[in-house]
Amino acid sequence: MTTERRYHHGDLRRAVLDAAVEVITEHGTSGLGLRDLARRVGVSHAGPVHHFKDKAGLLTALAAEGFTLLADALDATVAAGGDIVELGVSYVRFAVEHRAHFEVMFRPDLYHEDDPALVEARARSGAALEGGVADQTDPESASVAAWSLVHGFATLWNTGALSRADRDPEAVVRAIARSLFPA
Amino acid sequence: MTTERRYHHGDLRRAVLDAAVEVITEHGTSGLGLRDLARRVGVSHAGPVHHFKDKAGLLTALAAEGFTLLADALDATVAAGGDIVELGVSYVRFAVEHRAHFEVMFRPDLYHEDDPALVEARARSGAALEGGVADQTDPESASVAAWSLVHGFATLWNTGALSRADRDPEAVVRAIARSLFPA
DNA sequence: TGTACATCAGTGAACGCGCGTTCACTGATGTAC
DNA sequence: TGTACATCAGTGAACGCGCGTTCACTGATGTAC
Repeated sequence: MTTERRYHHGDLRRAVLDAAVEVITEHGTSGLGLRDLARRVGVSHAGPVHHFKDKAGLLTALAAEGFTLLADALDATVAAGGDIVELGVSYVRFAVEHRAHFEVMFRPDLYHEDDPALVEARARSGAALEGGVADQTDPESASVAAWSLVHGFATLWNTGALSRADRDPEAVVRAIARSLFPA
Repeated sequence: MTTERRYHHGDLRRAVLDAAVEVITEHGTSGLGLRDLARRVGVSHAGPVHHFKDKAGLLTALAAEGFTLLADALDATVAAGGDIVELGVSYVRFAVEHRAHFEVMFRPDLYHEDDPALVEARARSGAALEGGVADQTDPESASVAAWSLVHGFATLWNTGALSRADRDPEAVVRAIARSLFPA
């Protein structure tokens, strides 16, 4: 565990993002601070600023990364022939596995909503969702219904509102979605 | 607009809660502070402490109030003979009309989760939800399904993720819920 | 292979701020007799 | 009806803290010739 501190960090940007994910996963977004992250990463407190401009900039980057990861996951599910139910399962899996990203993505008060990279990434996820429900009879309202269902499930699960009682979230949501969207 | 400042405020507790709702509705929970609320209410900065003990105490009170209001709304719907769909509509109406309460209720990292008043109020809403789905064939998974659906819809709506395009949220969610839970 | 130079990445000192919390206090209120 | 006293509600000064942001800087890196 050599904490050798070279001048150039190597990949400070990545390291700060990772640290942010860790902090948010453990303590939520409330206590998040640039100085604290710098400390965790072993860099001067002004280091992160160089990469993200400001605190909201960091969260913008995190949200954008989240939307990209989500879009990737959804695209992969669709490409593998997954139907609307599996698309939903994929959404929930993302939310549970990337709790910090997911939380930030839907707290637009925390970041720069008009950042181009963010806007593009968000559009990508939106498109992936739309694409995945295109085969439904009423795609438009099916997408709102499915999105609401899985988003609500994921949120409730992540906040601990649903009793997790020895069950796997993906299995639970799959069963529910299957009953609402019969094949 | 006489800001006469008597020593005894009258109902400082209520005033602080109302101010908190206003701030959260406008700026989210991030910027909320006890001192700022005291300022808004026209009272010394230590005034609110007297009623809520600390910042988390204030948010605990707000969350408890939210759960109580929600339980009242759900109970009323059930009492009026509303089915699972109308129960969901009622949930969404609450979330949209009491955005600030709703937001805090599901951010348990912000308050004292073991506060007795809070625990009781939350249990009341839970019971109201359960009661409203008791007539379903599989009440347990129906409740998770319905809760997820309306919670997700409300959250997405409130964060502005759903295009609100000239439609009334209650009507939208009613249509969706009706198609997933046919009468 | 060596050198000059531009660019990039991180430093550390300094700024000012608003915050939460504690504390001994005093003004106001209500109750008992 | 009046007075004494306990209780409650809000005050204001003080504490120490961590934060975000700005700034001129220097160390490290890479590229051109």
